[in-house]
Amino acid sequence: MKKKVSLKDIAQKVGVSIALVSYVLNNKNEKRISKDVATKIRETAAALNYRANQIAKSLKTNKTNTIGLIVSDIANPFSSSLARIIEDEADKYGYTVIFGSSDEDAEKSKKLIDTLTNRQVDGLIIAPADDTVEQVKMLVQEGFPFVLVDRYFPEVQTNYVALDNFKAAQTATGQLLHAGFKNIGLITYKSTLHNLQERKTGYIATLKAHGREVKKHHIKEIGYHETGPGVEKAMQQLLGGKDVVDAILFGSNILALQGVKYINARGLRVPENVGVIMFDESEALSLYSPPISYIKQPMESLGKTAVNMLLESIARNNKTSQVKLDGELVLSRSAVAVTESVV
Amino acid sequence: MKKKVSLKDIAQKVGVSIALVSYVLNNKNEKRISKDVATKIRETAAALNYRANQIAKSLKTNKTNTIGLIVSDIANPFSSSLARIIEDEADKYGYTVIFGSSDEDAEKSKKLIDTLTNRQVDGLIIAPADDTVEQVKMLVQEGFPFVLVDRYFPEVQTNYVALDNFKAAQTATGQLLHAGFKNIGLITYKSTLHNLQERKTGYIATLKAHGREVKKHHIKEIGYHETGPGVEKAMQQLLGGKDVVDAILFGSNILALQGVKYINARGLRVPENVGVIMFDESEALSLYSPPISYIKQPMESLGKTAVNMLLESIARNNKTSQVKLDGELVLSRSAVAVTESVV
DNA sequence: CTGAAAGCGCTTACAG
DNA sequence: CTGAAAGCGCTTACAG
Repeated sequence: MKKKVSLKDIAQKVGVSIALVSYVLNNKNEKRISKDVATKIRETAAALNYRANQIAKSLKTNKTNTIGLIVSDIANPFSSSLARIIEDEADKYGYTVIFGSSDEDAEKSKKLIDTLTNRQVDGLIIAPADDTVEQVKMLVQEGFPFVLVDRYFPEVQTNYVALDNFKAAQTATGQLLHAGFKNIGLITYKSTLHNLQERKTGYIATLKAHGREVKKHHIKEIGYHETGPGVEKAMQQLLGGKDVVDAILFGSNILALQGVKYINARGLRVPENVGVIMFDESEALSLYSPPISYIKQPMESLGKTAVNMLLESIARNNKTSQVKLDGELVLSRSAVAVTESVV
Repeated sequence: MKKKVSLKDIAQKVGVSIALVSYVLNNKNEKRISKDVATKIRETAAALNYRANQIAKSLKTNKTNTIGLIVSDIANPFSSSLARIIEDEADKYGYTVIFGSSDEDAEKSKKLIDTLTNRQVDGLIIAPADDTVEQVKMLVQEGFPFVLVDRYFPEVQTNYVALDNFKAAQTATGQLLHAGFKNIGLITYKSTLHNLQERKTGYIATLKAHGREVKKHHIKEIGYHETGPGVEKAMQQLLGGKDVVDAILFGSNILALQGVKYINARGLRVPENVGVIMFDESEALSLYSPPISYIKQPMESLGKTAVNMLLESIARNNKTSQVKLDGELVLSRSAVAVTESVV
């Protein structure tokens, strides 16, 4: 590879000190520098195709203008669309982003936090995995700038932006009740993650508020790594047995997709046999008829808020902000009483 | 933020030189160092929770152990699943990845190459956008390590890994002919990108090889940013008019999704009214019946090969490799004569 | 208006 | 076995 041109090269060519070159190329102390030298420096910098070495700059300034992003899996549409928004927002402020996938694994998460901080990212945006509270507490203790996104730990005081999952579950469950469904089941993830818990508590609270009985056997929690067989079994139980369900709230699009596959295979129909609402949009269900109602996450705000919070936190490290955003119920026929007509 | 602990801190605490600390922490010159000091150094490093400053290390060694990845849009499933594979493969060798989305825009691409190289990435993996040949040539000229992925420019000698699009188009078109379709249309992107061109030339070559007439009005090329209306119009023309088509090869999953939407809206059926094969898998079509046949890209190999090529190129900058990988035709009822039965 | 110099946190010949 | 020193490419008080 060709040798890189440095400030020194320019300084020598122009016959001036390195300091001066640095000043003009960074537009500092402008008034104090003669126009002639300034333009000459700029010209030869351009001629030599000078590109500042960010590494050297970073070592000196202790700033890398880099954000570390830890998601569960960048290949997952939720993560990648969030990543894209974060990328664009960060770029506005001259930041680039390094990413890593934790696979919902605490150990990988730890390793990622280590590598990213070793690389001196200025801050971290993290969608924390299960069992990573300790890592987050550590970050707090070190005073390292970071913001949690999508998920957070209520017991530790940090910056975060997340969907108001409780409220969203209330909305979804409420709609199902309003539509006249009598026996609403829940299929969600088995997780200690607070955001997931709130999807459950929101569902339960709403049933109670409407004087409905909350039935344990109508709540199914599926492990991350067994969504296929897990959902199938759950569906069998919810739709088989004696105390059958007439609507299901799915805690995620992935769970819903599995559920719909089962519904198809069994030759059942939505919403005639079973009403459906899910969390998150699903490409995979985009052609399904009827369209499946869902809680739409405010991705744009989620990503932008995360970046802005982080930049504030990097700038002056004094306060923490907690933001809960409202989801939007995108209602379609899947969650409407059969006599009503929507979409 | 707490002050970071440096080699100096450890050296002082142990009462030894910085050099020595550096050596033992990097496991260099092991035999030459007394076990006692070594263990003592390691212990206090652990006690102080020392984390090497990669920036300082990089400045000295001129290596950042960072790969820059430029895709068209990280939110696009093709890009993000590739990104994930690259992430994992890079991680095996201690590399992390910084990404950026070019949006198929040459200017953004240029800007990304600049920022990433300024940040001293050791190499670049690029899915080059239209009209970026000059940028790629520049990189070649500078001797900067990089590999093109998914796309490449036949006229410039670079490392690349890509699907053999010509062959894949041959396979797809051949299957359609074999299944007995008489009038096969093509809907693809309007682009000068060689990989896209090959999807067209492979289609044309196969028709010719089978003695079929190649009809210009059966080849529709759609702009990137008008896939919705573009495909609709194309479908109208292919399925309307007098010289109607009985099968369509779609140059991408996105185009196919639009096409299938049109087919649905018109109340047509696959494959009875129109046979279909598309390039790339589609989540959005996963529930569609019948399943749509597609050319499956070898994502795993694509990503891994890209990383390995890049690392070789970084290690010794002498040769370039070109790899074309075969796609796999995942055949289902959408592209089979109505009398045959598959899936 | 301009330059010499220190220093960011490391690595690595070199000398002892 | 160990240390002093130079240097990676910058920035930035400080002195003139």
